[in-house]
Amino acid sequence: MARPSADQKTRELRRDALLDAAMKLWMAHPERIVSVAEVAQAAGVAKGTLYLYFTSKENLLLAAHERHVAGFFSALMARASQAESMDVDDMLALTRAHIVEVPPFLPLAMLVAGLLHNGATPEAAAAFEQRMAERLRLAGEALCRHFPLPDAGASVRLLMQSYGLILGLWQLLGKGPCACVESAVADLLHPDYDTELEAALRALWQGALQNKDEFHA
Amino acid sequence: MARPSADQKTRELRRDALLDAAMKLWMAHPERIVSVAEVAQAAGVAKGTLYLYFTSKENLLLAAHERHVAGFFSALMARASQAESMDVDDMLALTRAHIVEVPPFLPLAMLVAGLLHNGATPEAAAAFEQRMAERLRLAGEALCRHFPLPDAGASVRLLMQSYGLILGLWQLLGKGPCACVESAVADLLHPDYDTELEAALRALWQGALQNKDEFHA
Amino acid sequence: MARPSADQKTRELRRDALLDAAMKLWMAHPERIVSVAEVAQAAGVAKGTLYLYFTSKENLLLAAHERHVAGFFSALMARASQAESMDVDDMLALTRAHIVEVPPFLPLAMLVAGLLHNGATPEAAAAFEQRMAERLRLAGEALCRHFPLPDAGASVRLLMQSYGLILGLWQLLGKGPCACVESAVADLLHPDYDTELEAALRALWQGALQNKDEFHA
Amino acid sequence: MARPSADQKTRELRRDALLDAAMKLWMAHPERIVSVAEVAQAAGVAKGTLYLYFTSKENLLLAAHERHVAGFFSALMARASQAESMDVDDMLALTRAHIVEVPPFLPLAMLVAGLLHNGATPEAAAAFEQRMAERLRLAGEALCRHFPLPDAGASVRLLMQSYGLILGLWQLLGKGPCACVESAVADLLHPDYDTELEAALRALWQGALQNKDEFHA
DNA sequence: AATGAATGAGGTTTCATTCAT
DNA sequence: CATGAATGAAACCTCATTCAT
Repeated sequence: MARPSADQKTRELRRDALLDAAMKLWMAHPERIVSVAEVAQAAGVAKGTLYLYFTSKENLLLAAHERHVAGFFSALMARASQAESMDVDDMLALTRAHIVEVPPFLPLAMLVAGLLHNGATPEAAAAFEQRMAERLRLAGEALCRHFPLPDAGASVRLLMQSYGLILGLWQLLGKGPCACVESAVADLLHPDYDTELEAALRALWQGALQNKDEFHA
Repeated sequence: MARPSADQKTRELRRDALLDAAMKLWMAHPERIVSVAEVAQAAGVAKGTLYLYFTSKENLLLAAHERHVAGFFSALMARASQAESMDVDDMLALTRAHIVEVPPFLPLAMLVAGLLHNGATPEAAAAFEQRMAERLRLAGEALCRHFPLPDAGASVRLLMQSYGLILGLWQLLGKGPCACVESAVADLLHPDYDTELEAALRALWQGALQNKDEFHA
Repeated sequence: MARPSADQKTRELRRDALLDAAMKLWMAHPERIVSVAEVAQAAGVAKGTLYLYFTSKENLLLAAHERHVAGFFSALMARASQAESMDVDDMLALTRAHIVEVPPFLPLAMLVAGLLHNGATPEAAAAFEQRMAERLRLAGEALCRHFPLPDAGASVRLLMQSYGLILGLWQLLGKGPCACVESAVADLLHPDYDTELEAALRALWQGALQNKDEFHA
Repeated sequence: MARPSADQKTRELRRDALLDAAMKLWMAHPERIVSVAEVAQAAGVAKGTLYLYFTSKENLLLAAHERHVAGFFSALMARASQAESMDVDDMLALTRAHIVEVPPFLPLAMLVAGLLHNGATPEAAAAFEQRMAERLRLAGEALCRHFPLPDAGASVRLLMQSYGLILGLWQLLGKGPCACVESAVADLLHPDYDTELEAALRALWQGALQNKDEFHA
């Protein structure tokens, strides 16, 4: 009976090892959707074992994605709970450190959005969304205390719009110098994702902070 | 060879029929990725025939996506070429009519982004991006004449940010009343995609038009 | 009514063009079995046209093979009809010039043997074998007059055994320096097809000519 | 991992069952190239299981062919290792028992030669040829001790020529009474494969044994 | 006679998941 | 708990052949 914590820990470790392996493989071959065989092998366990930790491949990917999201929110809450006041640059720094610079974050976010609502068990999906909503709510409340926004709802909305921009621009500009906006347009805009995203987020937040009245409408 | 327009027209029609069938099936079962067999059957042609029109399943999906995009840009250009001046509401209306209210548009856009860069022929992908860049450039120039933006580059950037928002918010709020933002947060924000997107886009455009100087920085 | 010969000639030319194209492609990609589409295109006709000349792909290949065989026998008969007497070296020279040095001859012979007895129409196959038998018979009679063999049957038998050797050794040693007989055995025998075949044929014929009495038993 | 011989044995059995099934089907329908689906079903396993044992259909066929070859060589070595001296009749008997009378041997040998060098993995093909060379070498050495041949190389060469004859004549005369050598030639030679082959092999070996000096040249 | 778009059966291979050990 | 061999449903794509023009 003293063991449960040990076992519990082992379980946790192995779960993480599986998620790590999945992310590593995903990055090694962004073009393919990782296969459970590869993930299990890379994590050093048997294929069947994976199913003791995740009920399906999709749920595994969902869990990996949630770990990313949790990392961002946890950093956000940590920063917000400090006394020192926050500004837009702080938000940008957090975004950069915990989203943009976590390579598998955005590709995986796309995959989860695009393909997940099929294979993921409805319960797993619902639980995930439940937790996301709670995170958003808490973050909204925390940010309220740092930014002159009308209410927590405005914070939440701003967070969502930010995330939308982060995701949407990544789809357009992600993966490098982007042949996507070639030649003719190349000199019309910042051609790389990081720069463009920063400009967009800054505009979004400044707009929201300036026009707080209309914004709520 | 000299066969005039009849054959050309037939070809075009059948190509469209295939794309239509693919979209119809995609909507009927958003959870699955359509199979070529289904598409062909739904279009009333043999499986092999599909491969006379599209070199791979992925290229078929890419073509379907491009048709959507082309529809939006074509409407945008049509409107922009009218003498009557445009405002933000016009942009919102165009977005609604040619993106938000075309059901398969956004899910397909996600799929194309998330899964396509593997199976699509590199040439097809490059050609697609080439055409996208050209469309963006033309649209940027056209919008310049209607909105007080510093230059065509600002237009292009605004379009991209808008598209980013459209896409990113759809991932968060898409598909209905959204269990995603349940209970606790539900009353903190507009819970449906359309409303939230409209608010966000309006804020983005107003911000851009007001702060045109900083925006360019 | 003066045209039939013209038409006949055109037909013949096109038929040959198809066979030529098939052989050319076969040599260009010995690994693949040529497809009718490629053959037709290479011959500059439409796919359907090919079927006006050959009732099936297999019959096309059979015809190509027969052309090779006919080439050899025709050279053999030409030489045999000369007054000048023949010896084993003459046979070797003929073999070299009209079989070994006609690149597609032996690979095609293998294919025809291995795969043809399915797709080729029974009638075509039977007709082919009929003509082969006749060629053999004539050749046997002709060789009788040059070599001191007991009878035409011995000639025919010797021809068949020779052909067997040519074919069988090609399967073992064909296509170059042959990794097949590597290292350890490499120095035990002539490692290339040409040399080995010549030695074997020479031994076979000399044996047959020396032991003509036993040979017939 | 430590699982002793039970699993190993099971694996071996199943592998053999698959090869057996393939040969059985091949004989049942010599006209078609067996499909993996059929083979798997006939062996009583799932299609996917087959791919746990053979990496491709071609490698399966190659393995089946190698089993035949191994059978012949193993019998040859067994006989050669006996004290009792061997003569040509012994060789003929071995050939008959382990090649000619193993129905799928020769057709499969043709197929392997004709079609295999495409689909078979290069590594599998190379390994096969490596093993073949080793078998030839050992057999050559063994035969040296029974037949008055100049050296092991002469043995190897004689084996290859024999195999060439076996294969080549089979292509000409195989599959029954042979419509191939009809009517006119029918009475000129032994019309069936077995007889003709025996005569040819006997002549080949007798020639080699008599003319050992020239033969090596 | 010539065409080539359409056909569609058929083939190989992958891979998420299960379950006996 | 862990294993990994077995499963078997799909999926994609090819290509010999036909036939309306």
